Amino acid sequence: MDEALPPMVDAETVVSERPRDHKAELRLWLRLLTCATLVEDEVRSRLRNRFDVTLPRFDLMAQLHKAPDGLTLSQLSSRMMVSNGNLTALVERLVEAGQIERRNSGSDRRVVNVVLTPAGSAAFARMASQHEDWIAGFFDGLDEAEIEQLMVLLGKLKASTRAAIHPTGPTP
Amino acid sequence: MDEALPPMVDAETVVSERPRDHKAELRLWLRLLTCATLVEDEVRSRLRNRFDVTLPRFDLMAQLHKAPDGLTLSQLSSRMMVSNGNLTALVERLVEAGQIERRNSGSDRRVVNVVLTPAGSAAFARMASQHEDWIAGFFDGLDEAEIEQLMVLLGKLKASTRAAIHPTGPTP
DNA sequence: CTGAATCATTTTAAGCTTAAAACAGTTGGT
DNA sequence: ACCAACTGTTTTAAGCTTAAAATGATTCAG
Repeated sequence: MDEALPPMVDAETVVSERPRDHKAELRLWLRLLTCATLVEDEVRSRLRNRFDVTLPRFDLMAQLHKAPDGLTLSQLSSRMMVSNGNLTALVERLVEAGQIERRNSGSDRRVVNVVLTPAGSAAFARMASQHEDWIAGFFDGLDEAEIEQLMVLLGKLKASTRAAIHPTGPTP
Repeated sequence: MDEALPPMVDAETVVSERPRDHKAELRLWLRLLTCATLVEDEVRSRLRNRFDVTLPRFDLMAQLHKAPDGLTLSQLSSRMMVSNGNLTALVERLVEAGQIERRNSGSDRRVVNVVLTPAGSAAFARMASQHEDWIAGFFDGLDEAEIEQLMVLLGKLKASTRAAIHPTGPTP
């Protein structure tokens, strides 16, 4: 059918005049998701098999490790990008396991602070070192420059996505 | 202790002699995960609010859309990268909703084939078009060249990760 | 000081997810 | 034909996840 079009319009123009499809972006998104899933699933599996710990628990402990003075549940849910209600049970299980400790805030009785116990801190240090090596292994096919390029491009994507999600209305 | 070392060794050398840390890879992984989570959570939320459908259901329908002749449960679980047992309930709910149909394979009585119903196909087409626009919106801050670069770099990462996960032992 | 709005957390209901075990059907070697 | 190994699916138990509603605590304008 397209062969019958007058040859005045070249392929370039046809493309630019279409309502515009976004197949390239879609394929890129699927590839990004594939990479994330591959790595995440393998990390989950290794954490379970070698340390008998789940990925969400590891993530929570990682956040506490980065914040030695502890975090509130709200801070945790925001940094882990999970819902608030999620944390109640997760924290409960880690407390039972002796890895973390709940502390009531002195000033605000609504607030619950959470801190790693010494045992939790030691357990996390052991796991984190392995974890870092695993990640390095997954990225082994990329050289330093490529890692840097990816870092920059994903930085742009992060900003672009945030902008699309939280549109700043025109300030009148 | 290290301060007692003779000053023959400069910082550069010290770095290269360390067991090697992999902070750059780790930070890149966290950034990649952040991007994936940002996009995925927003897509999940829009699918729920605008089409009253969950992301896993959308994903399953997308796979069936790409395979008009239908897929077995094993094919689905492998393409969606989720566990086998996961699909049983997911398929059941979509069948109840009239979006898909189960068909027993003629040749192998173990196999269950799944196909979109006409209603499911129409519903998916409606959603997919919006979905594609949402994704394009998230990538709006990147130009064509950057999208292409990301595609290439993530292709490398995918290959590298697969290699790390399924090591091909030395063939003796 | 009081009540409305806000905030931090918990609860609830539904659904998703996995790993591992169980089941059922098929295949290949003898 | 037989049985062992394998394959495709389902079941089970435990845990994760979300959205939405509920609870309890704080803040602040009036």
